[in-house]
Amino acid sequence: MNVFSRFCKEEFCKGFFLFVLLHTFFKLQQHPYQSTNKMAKNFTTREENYSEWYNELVVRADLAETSAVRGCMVIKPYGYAIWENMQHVLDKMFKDTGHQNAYFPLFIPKSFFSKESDHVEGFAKECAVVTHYRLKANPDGNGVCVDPEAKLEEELIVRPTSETIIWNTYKNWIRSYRDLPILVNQWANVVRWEMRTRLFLRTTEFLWQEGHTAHATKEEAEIESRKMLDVYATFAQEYMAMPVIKGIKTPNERFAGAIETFCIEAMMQDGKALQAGTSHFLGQNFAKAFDVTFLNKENKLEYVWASSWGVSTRLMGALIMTHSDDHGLVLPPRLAPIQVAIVPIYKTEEQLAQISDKVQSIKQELEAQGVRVKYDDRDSQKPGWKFTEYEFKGVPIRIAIGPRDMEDGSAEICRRDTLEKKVYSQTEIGELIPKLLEDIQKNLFDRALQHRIDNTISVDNWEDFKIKIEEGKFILSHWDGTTETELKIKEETKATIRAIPLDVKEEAGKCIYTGKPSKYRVIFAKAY
RNA sequence: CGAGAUGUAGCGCAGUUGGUAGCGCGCAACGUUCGGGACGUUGAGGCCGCUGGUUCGAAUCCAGUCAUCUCGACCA
Repeated sequence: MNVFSRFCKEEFCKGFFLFVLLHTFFKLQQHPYQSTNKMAKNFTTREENYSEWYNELVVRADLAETSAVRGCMVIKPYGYAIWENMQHVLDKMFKDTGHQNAYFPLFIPKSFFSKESDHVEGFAKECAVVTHYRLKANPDGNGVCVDPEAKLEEELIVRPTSETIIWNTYKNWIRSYRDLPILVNQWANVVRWEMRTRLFLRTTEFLWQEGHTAHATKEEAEIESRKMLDVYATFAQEYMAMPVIKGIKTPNERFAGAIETFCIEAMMQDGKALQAGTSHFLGQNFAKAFDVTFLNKENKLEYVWASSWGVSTRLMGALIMTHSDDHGLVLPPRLAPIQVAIVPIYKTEEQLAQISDKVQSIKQELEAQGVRVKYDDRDSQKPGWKFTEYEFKGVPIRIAIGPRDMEDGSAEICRRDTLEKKVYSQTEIGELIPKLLEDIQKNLFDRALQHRIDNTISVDNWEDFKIKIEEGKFILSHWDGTTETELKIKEETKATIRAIPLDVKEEAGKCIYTGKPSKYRVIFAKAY
């Protein structure tokens, strides 16, 4: 036999000691986050295949799944709960800035689209069209078919966005400057027949809010669109813990029908950019297209000034791609449906009863402070299973309480962002948790910001530019200001100008591509 | 819409020259377990994407079609 077994036979005690050491070492090697966690072990494709990792995460964290309907998705209860939290916060922010909610029709007559030429051009290629209003039994007796006799005189378009129908309605609402401003928001679903879809990021149907405002002056409309951009940026940074760059879109990337498009751009973990929200200054384009005029204070007829702004369920995708790791979703506490999950560890009914009793008082203490707590005393799953489950779902804090803790009056607390575990006294939990939640919220933001800083560089050389774009960086470079150059760069590198930052510094330089003079740097990146 | 790949159990996959449908995980029951996705025994679960063709016979061959994924074009 080998040296080891002979050693054990001859010196059993020492051998046994060694065995314990080896066993302990082996246990340590089997760190739960590595090898014993089967799911987590298989879930490490983030580096190799980011999109595969993303899709799997969305499904495994129980957020959503692809539907049998082309390019559509089913948002599952847990995913929807996060969206509801987002909605709730945003809705309050809109109301705090003087807006009201309303609702406009899903169907838009085709003719409305022909009124604003840029707008049609932008959306015509991706519209779902309703042509008939009735089905009938198939002549061959199998199922149903579209009744050809029920053809609509004018086709209806399922809204890809509501500017047209809303401006057609505003026409009837506005006569005088006294009717202005109109500050309306709508929570709705829209349909865009995209060629390629991706859960949350680009689905055929998606949920969003769209604000549509009408103003008496250009300045007021401009201020409104800037103000709402700030609202979005605040929401992204303070609630989603996602740092964003506020900027202006180039004419090429501008919303169809807008004079100026403002955006917030975020960097995902693979270095790609994601447009997380937009706000548009529409000038008088839609007012002119729909003939919306008002009498101003000087009794002169004038076209109305407009803005529109929106964020969608795409924010869910942004949230996922900003924070998640190879153990699953990581949610910022302010948006997490469950902020604290408590898992009991027990063998007997008596132990469970004892633990449950203790947990109830902890839970009440936390809930009194507004913390969203879930006590998971299901007997159908074991503790280890629950740990992994809540990790996958991104629950910010997990508390485990077992017999050992009951003896010591302690509890094990694990934070999701760092996966760090610590034992605390049960009496300090009530005070600790709210602080810890804030700490996690802050840490997530700092971490994401650091990631963006680390992956943002200034480049002045075309060869470097091509290399760095491939590496997935945000690149600050000079640009000669022409759409022509922008398109050529896109063609050669797939990089687009994500934004001209609002806080851009004047700096003389030469265009990265043409060498023509430029006044400031813009942000180039590959985008979703 | 272009190029490529894939559709077989809830999920991941195997299925040989065309001959009665398989594995792993999961699921259910029972027992032992319960401090990081436990183990054993038994069991349930299939219009082999859909339509048509070839054949005595098709998951397998052919044609069409639909869907999904990756890469383009498009886009929040």
